[in-house]
Amino acid sequence: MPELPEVETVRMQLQRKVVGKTVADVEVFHAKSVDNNSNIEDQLRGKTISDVDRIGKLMIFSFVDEDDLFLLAHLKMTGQFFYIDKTGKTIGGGHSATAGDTELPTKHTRVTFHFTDRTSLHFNDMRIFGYVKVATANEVRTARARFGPEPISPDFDCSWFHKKLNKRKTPIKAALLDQTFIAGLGNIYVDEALWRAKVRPTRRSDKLTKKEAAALCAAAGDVMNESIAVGGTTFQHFVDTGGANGNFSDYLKVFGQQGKACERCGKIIKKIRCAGRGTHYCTGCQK
DNA sequence: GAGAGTGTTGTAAC
DNA sequence: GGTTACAACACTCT
Repeated sequence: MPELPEVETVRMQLQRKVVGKTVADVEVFHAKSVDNNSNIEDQLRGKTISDVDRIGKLMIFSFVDEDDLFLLAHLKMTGQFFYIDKTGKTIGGGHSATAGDTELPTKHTRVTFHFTDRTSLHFNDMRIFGYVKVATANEVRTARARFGPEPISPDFDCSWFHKKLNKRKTPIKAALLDQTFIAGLGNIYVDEALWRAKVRPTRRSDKLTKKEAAALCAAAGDVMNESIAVGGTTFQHFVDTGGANGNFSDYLKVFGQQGKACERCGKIIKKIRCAGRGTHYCTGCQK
């Protein structure tokens, strides 16, 4: 479920909580979640976390005095981190309600990191698409190279963006979801950014005007920055399966709003399938 | 209770 | 090479 704003929120929380902690032990409940690495315990035991970085939706842990040892973490659709301090209090890597009321590890806990100060970090992942895996410096370089620039980066270049779009014949939605082109947008925020920019998801990328590209560029950055500011809204939707309450529904203008009236023009929001994904747009003001 | 749908992405196939 | 379709998996909703 997480997109860049959620991953960034989690990263900031982890940065505060686990940097400086030394790994005492690693418990693996599901081998696939560590990429079938059978000795992740031995590789990480005694290592002290020095930083938590991020590229796109991929988190990168580095360790003190280790140039060639990293831990990559990808949440994919359902991954979550939960940090437990000495008192057993849960500090959610997203939302405390999921595990806060339950003893960790839960049945969805795939990996637990125990630190020497008796705190711990749990990696939960219902669908087992996500992973935490040990990587070399070279693997980290390769991983970083796969990502395009992020719309929230201060030096994101809108004219470069427009030029690149001109070479693509896919629906604009597919282009925006391509992490090697621009990093960080997922299905929800793509729909939201397109609504803000008044561009239909199905429009061919190379048919966008310079003005539309600029609007989209700004919309993508805004939508993500605003979401980071409120701590990653989509987490709430996932946790609160009731769905329609909380600030989540207030925030989203089109995603999941099919059948409702567009807040900008009053026309009906439609849901279609585009780029293989559920796609929402306003039939009135998105051209 | 069966079947479709789900916010990701690497890979295989066209 | 550019694009699309699908698989990986477990759960919820219809």
